[in-house]
Amino acid sequence: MTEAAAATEVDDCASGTAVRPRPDGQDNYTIGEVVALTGLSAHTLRWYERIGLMSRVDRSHNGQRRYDNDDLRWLEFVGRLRLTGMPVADMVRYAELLREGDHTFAARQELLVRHREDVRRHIADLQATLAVLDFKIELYGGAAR
Amino acid sequence: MTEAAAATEVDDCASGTAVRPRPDGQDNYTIGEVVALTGLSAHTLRWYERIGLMSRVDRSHNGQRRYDNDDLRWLEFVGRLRLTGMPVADMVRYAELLREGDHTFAARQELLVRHREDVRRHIADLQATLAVLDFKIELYGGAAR
DNA sequence: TGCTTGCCTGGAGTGCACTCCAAGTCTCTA
DNA sequence: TAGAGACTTGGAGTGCACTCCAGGCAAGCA
Repeated sequence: MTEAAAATEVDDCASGTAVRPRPDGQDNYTIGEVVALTGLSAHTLRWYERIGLMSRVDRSHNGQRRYDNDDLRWLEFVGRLRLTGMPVADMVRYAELLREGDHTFAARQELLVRHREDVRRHIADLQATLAVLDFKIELYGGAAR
Repeated sequence: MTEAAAATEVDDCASGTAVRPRPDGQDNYTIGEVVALTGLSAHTLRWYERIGLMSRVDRSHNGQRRYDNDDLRWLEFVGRLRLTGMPVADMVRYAELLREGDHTFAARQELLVRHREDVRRHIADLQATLAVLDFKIELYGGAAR
C-alpha cells in the first residue's frame, strides 16, 4: 500500500453509517441537498469552507457549490469530532495537516490520539455523573412515595 | 422520612468525593478558599450567585462572602452537571425548584431524568466516535510503518 | 415580463458562559 | 500612618460557534 493510498483510506473511513445517496460519478450535491443530508445549515457549510475546515468545494458553471461524496464523508467525520467536543480550531488544524500531504501523518495521528484521551476522560466523567443522577432520581422516587 | 428530610438528603449527596475540609460548624470559607477548593474563579462564583445558580451566600460583618459546606456540596453537584453539558439555564431552573420547596419534587426529578437521557445518549455518541478514532489511529500507525 | 426559488458574498449580530475592569472598602502588618 | 492584599459592586468585554443580513445573480415557470 502506498502512503497516498493509505492516506485516502485513512481519511475516507469516516464512519460506518455514511450518508452518500448517489454513487461516485453522479455525486454532486447542491448546498440545499447537503443541508438535508447532514442537518447542518447552509450558513454553517459556507462558514466551514471559509475558515478552512473544508477545502474549497467545487462550483457549478454559475458559481454554486457542488459537494461530492468525499465532502459528505469529511462532514460526517467532522460531525463526530464536533460531537465529542473537539474545538473547531483543532479540526481546522487537522484539515490543514491533511492538505499538506503525507509527511504530516505523525502529527495527525498525535492529534487524534490526544483527542481520544480527552474523549475517554469525558466518558469516565459522564459515567460518574450518571451514578450520581441515578442516586438522586432514586431518592426523589422514594420521597415521592 | 419526612419530605423535608428527604429533600435535604437528596440535595446534599452531590458526590462521593466531596471537598469539605472543615467540619460543619467551623465551615465558613472565604471566596479565595472556595476558589482553591473548587477550581472555579472568584468571578464565576459571584456570577453564579448573581444569576441565581446559588442562593444568596452568607456575608461576614463587613459584607464579604462566607461559604459553608452545603455551598461546597452544591458547587460540586453543579460542576458535575456542567461537565455533562447541562445548560446553565437548566441548572438555574433546578436551583429555583429547590428553593421553592418540597412540592417541586416531581419537577426536579423529571429534570434530572431528562438530563440522564441526554448523558446516556452522549456516552453512546462518544463511544461510537472512540471506535472511529481507534480505527484511524491504527491506520496511521500501519501507514507509518 | 415579472415572480419565485435557490444560491452567492462579506460583514455584522447572537447566545452562551464566563472574564475582566474600575473604583471602592476593610483588615493586617511594618 | 502607610502600604499591601483580599475582598466588594455593576457593568462592560471576550471567545467560541455559529447565525443572520443586505444586496445581488441565475434559472425556471405563468
